[in-house]
Amino acid sequence: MSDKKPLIILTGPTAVGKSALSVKLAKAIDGEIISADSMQVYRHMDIGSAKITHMEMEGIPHYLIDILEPSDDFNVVRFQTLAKEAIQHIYAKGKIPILAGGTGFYIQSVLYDIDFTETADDGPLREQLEEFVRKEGAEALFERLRRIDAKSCETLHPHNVKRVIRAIEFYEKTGGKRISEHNEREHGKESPYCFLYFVLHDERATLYERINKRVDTMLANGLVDEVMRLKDMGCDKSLVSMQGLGYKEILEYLDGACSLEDAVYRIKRDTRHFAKRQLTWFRRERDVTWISRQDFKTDAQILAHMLSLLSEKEIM
RNA sequence: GGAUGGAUUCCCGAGUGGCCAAAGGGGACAGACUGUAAAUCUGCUGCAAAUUGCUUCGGUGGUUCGAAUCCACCUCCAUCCA
Repeated sequence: MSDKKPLIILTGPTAVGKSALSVKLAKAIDGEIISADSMQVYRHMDIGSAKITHMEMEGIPHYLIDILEPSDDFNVVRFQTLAKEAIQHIYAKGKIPILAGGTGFYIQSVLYDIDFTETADDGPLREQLEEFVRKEGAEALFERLRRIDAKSCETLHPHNVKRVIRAIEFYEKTGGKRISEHNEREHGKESPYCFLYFVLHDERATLYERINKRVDTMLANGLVDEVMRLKDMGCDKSLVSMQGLGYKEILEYLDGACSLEDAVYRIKRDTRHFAKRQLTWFRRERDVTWISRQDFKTDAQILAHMLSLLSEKEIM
């Protein structure tokens, strides 16, 4: 028996059916759920984020859902802090935390307790760098990075401006430390938890079909109205929350930039792309337990399988 | 029945005698990712025994050293005239 505390992760690409399964799992093992989702944290964003409803929670406590206003910023660090608090809270109740959601990066930040504290808040520096890119171009920015952190330049692509900015920012904010070195150090970290990392997946064609259908359902359920309300609240594309799939596209439609048909087409396509990226992420994660939907007839069978793996690992 | 325009690789679409396996875009597929991650970025896309060979640009035949590009006929589509 490990002296590490237990942590269960249940993830997978969007629309595989994580939420329903996570509730079943929580009920089976007396666990509580922490959402690892970058969009469900926001209030007033229910339809487009496919947020679990109060009914669907079936009495299982859920953390990190509906805790922010759409105008609030959210990022990994904030997620990590809140998730860790939630985990402690759940332990204190003598229950098992289940991290459920599709944001791989967020999961990683908690699972391996990645250190983000070295850098302070964003400040005028980021704007300065963004301005520099606008004037001098991405390549010039990349050259600036090369002068202070050549190693980062080996892995970063010059066009990936956000990352290049972050790398420079890191150097400046930490008084000369290189993000490439930081990354290397954090990379091999061992998890402080006794965990099982489930990745639920399905055949690509099936998954894509589910995605397409789910988008249609969102529309039928009033996605356009939801976005209209957000727009009335003053939300615009500059917000982190409005970068969510389904929101940015409908916003464009409401602004008259495209037809509804076109917006819907793009939501579906981009959601499929997103699912693919999630899969790529999970494939790269170590110590992952893949659960293939095709191998089981029902969620109950999947649950039974998960439970047996959990007891094998003495998590419960 | 007549006139004109068109048919290009999964899709859209450029190419009008060699530098064309064929621009560009989309999709598909693959990958990166350590403070915006539902974001951001990259690669790849005819086949193969793969620094070369083979098949491909509606069909068939022809001109030419050489054709997706020129000619003839045919098929289909679009518009117009009857």
